[in-house]
Amino acid sequence: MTTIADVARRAGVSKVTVSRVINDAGNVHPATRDRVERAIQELHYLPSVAARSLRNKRTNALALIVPDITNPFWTTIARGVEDAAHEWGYSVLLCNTDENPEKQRHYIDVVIRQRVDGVIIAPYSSDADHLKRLRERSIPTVAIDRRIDGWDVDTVTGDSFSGAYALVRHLVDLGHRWIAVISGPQTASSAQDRVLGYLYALEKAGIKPDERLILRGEFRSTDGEALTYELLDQGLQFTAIFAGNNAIAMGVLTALGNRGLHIPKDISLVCFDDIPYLSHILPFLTAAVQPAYEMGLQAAQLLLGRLGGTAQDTPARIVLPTSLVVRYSCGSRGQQFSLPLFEKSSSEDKLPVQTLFPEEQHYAGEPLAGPFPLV
Amino acid sequence: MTTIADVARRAGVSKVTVSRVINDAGNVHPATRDRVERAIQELHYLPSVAARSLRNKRTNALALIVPDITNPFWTTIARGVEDAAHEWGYSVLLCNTDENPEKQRHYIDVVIRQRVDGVIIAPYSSDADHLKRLRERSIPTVAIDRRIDGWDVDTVTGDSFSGAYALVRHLVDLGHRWIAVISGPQTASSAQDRVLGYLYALEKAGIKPDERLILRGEFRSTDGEALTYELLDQGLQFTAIFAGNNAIAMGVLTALGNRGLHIPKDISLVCFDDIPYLSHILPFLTAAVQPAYEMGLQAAQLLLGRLGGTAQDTPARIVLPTSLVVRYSCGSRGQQFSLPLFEKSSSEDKLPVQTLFPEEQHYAGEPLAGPFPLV
DNA sequence: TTGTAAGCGTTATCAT
DNA sequence: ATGATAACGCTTACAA
Repeated sequence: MTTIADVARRAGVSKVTVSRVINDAGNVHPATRDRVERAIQELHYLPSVAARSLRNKRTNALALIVPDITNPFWTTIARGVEDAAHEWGYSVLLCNTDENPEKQRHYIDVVIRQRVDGVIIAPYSSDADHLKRLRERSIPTVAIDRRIDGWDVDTVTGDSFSGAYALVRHLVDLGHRWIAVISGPQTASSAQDRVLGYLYALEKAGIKPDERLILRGEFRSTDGEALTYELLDQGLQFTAIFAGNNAIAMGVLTALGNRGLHIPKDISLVCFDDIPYLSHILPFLTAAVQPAYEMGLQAAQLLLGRLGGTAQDTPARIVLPTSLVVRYSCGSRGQQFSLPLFEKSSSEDKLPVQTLFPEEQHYAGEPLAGPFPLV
Repeated sequence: MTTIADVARRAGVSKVTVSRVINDAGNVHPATRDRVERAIQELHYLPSVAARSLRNKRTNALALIVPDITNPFWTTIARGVEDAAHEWGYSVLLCNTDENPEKQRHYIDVVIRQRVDGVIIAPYSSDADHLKRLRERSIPTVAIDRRIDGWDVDTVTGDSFSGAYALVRHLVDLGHRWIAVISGPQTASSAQDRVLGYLYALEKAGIKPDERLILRGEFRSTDGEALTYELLDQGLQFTAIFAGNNAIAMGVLTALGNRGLHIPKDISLVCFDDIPYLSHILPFLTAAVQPAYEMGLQAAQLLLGRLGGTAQDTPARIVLPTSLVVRYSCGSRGQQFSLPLFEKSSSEDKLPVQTLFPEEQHYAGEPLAGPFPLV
């Protein structure tokens, strides 16, 4: 592998001069610069980031630690992070924890070994101790999608509470009274917030929550499927399911399909996070959609700002608005409209969600009577 | 940041001894080892990969360069690569070229600067010159999904030809005679192979290909959508579309939906690569499914084998079998079955595809008459 | 404008 | 079994 010394020799200068040219540091005679640049071209020289960062104490790299690289929500976030990072000349180390706390530990160690300049992580609070290793080393960190218990770190999340509230209120407005929720783990703040939003919507509707209808698993389709079977097998009465994220919704779909239940004829389903192209192929699934790309972008910008020397003032708590995307069918075609939800902290009822139902939607005028007697 | 010197000081030994403990190099007194390990624990010491790889001339890192991290096909491959790499103690640098040759150049430079030990790339042959920089530096490389023109490098692909043949034969068997194809760019061997498989299937069926029905774009949903509009607007007659990959298929879906065309009533669609959960939500879309996870796994194992010192014998050309997943609906439920396709190089007709059609499928007994007169 | 020397954190080599 | 020394490729500080 060619090194800076090879280039120096070829150009007939010292290594420092080559370094000056590479880093555009000035104090280089134009003629010298030309010779060096030609040598670099001829040798296809590219500097070693290892050597450079060893010396510089900066790697110009960020880490993004997410639970599931297979999930479009996370890949969209990754794109946002990547774009911002690229803009600033940083590269991104993408780590996939597989919704597995042990892998989270592993990758936290990895990014420390890599000496990345900053970390964006969707944390499991179940291992907050290990998370704090980032703080020990004062590695700038941004939590994305989920807060970290006991660590007041920069945080970028979607508005899970409002989104969940809106989804459940949507169901209530349709006439549903028995609504099950399959949310994520207690250790993810987003999953908690979604259950809280669910409970709040029931409360506002004067519906007494039934504990047996509140289930929690991992944010995985397998868990969504298994928990749906549990719900069905218990002989409980319910007419709608609120899936805590898109992966869980997929599992619910699988389970319902296997039991021969049809959406929305037999049962209604709403979920958090979008599924790309869903509107074209399953036009009944109303979703609370977070601005994933924006979340990634803002998390990265926040982090890069810190790195760029912004005074270490108070931690930011960015909550981006979630939208309620209502889907219904009109004749044979799917329709949808999107309602942005704003958190209005001043009012007591802090969620002025406006749920509009156009005349055309398939269930207009005939809200489900419920409960639908399940096998 | 704590260094090996800090650990050495705390344990009362030299840096070399600490290094020996870390690398389990032997020749360390058990008592000394204990002291060192305790010091490491207490200081939460983790060695710097930059320093280590500078010295070792090995980074224990692979790069995976793929076109679209948003596409489940590629993320599944990434999972395969990651799992194999993890097994061998390697980390993976994931690079997303966005189906953009310029970004490919960029990332090839990046991975050279990073001095990764090996590269797995889904290449654009349009920039073969730049690809060869990897060869210049003898960086072990595996091409995945696509071959590289003029470079006989290790290659792992799915069987695009057979898959395309099977899909089109499937359509022909259903009675279609006017079949359009929207494939990927000329610079991707997979896209070419799929067109070849398409042509071969038509030839076997005695159908004369119509050039106007053969379209090429990027492997992107936007291109799939735009090209579908082109097809529709030209007033051509066709009853089926073969989408060159899943992203293109999504674009086709969007376009057909916007024009009020229904699948499979108005027009049939088949595509390459699967779309997760599709069977549950769009049970009409027959697909040629490549074993993506296996492809990633095998590519990584091949690469890691080379790194592990396997003699640099002749380049491998691994072609993994593609399956035809036939989807149809039975009553209100979606059904599917999967047919593995084997390339039998000995026979003249090297594709003994058996297309079975169970009685229950919705189109059995009533193959589409075609052509369907499009607006 | 250019060059020399030192050091970043680690490990291979060669002592002891 | 342990340690001193040098070197990996690069950039900063200082000198010329």
